[in-house]
Amino acid sequence: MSESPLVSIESLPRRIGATVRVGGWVTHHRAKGKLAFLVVRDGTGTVQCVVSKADVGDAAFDAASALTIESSLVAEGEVRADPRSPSGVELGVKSLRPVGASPDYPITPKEHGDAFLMEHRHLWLRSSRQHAVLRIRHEVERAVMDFLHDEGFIRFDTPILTPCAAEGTSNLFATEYFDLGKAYLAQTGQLYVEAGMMSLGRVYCFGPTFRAEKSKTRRHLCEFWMVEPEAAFVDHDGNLDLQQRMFSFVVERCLERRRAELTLLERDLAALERVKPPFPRITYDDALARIAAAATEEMPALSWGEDLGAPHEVFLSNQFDRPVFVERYPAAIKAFYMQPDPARPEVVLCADMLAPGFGEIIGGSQRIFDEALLRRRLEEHGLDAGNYRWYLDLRKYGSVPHSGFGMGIERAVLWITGLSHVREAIPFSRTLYRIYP
RNA sequence: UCCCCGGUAGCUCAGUUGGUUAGAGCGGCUGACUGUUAAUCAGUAGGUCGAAGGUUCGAGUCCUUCCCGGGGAGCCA
Repeated sequence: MSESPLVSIESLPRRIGATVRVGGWVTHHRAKGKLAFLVVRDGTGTVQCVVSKADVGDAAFDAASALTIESSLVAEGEVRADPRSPSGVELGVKSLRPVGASPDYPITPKEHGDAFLMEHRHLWLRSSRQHAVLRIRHEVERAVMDFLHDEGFIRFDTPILTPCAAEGTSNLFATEYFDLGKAYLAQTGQLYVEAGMMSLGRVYCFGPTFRAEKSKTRRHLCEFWMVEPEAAFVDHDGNLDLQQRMFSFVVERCLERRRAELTLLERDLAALERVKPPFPRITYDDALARIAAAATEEMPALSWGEDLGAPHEVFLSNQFDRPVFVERYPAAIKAFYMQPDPARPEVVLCADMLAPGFGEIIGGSQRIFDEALLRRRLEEHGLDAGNYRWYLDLRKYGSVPHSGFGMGIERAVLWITGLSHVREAIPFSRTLYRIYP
């Protein structure tokens, strides 16, 4: 049985009548007296393998009947068309070789609680829903990189170990760095990507970022993946245009290539099909007015200068049928590096992209051009300019107008798949009270 | 850090006003069955009721403290 190569289950509908070998794991197991049904997954798809005692003999039939959930096997048989099969085919087994046993597999076809499933995340990954989510995550990541590549962006990998806080001193994971004191896990690659932009024009980083926030919500992870493009000679309007085209491209790609997975997850495809530019834009001031008009106890009205909370973002995002930009926030509640609006210096040229029913997926801004203003902002934010010498150099030597943004991969995957929690959008999530497995 | 909810069989849960020997479904195991789709049927094993202390004739149930988990807020992507 070791001579002919294995074929993918995905390819079986094109091989009706052929005798093939497949290898994989048993996902469902139904044995009758002289007939056994084994549903086998190989990563590309699933197929029902039909084992008949008359065809394979007593010993092989008993071995097949004894296979438990998630045991692995190699099966050889004939691909048969069958109208009862979801894929249209099944495998009439001629011989079968168990590979790895699977006694007491803890995850059953019945319901389980979140805590139990997260405790068994390494096994939960094998279930059909997780399988679909991870394939969509892959498609999102690949689509992002394809889009940016086609737009002339160079991938620019930024450091994960950094010497100081990029945006603030709290919320950082610290570690010892030889004799040089503390190092911190990056909570953004943005400042470094600005240096890359000055060299390559259009760059992006794509990697894990770390936030030691004590957040316990369905939107937060302590370790998450973010893509952060940065482009020279792009202003605020150009920045928003890039964002809406990128997100639309990603969603369209998922609809095109992962429709089966989205359907399995019961995602409302019409909501995804509406994701096309241009996205509506409202200002922070507009947002406050809309909130005031609909204020409730859970979503209190805000006075100018207060930041939007999660309930406000959900409310605003639900006012539109596609993602919406909320732009021009007060400078005081935003990061130090954001460019003031020349027409109104108390607000900055930034925007958050809120996805319907969810909230922020992208945050971005035009960056400060002028070295003196940047230095002043560092002081106002209580940051030590000495730690930012290299960042100030970027303005000292050939500063250009530039903009960038960060998109959270898990949040994008969550919204596209319709999941309820970001921890399912990454293979192994890192949350406040769980680091196992 | 704050607020809310939960912890009973491997899993998901029920357990009345405090009352005798703690229950169900699923899963496991044994057996039957040649077309099953979460197969069905019969039988069977399986419990430190999160922990400690307290009240009581009597605690899964009431009280106190602690531990663990879930959701939300703040903060953020």
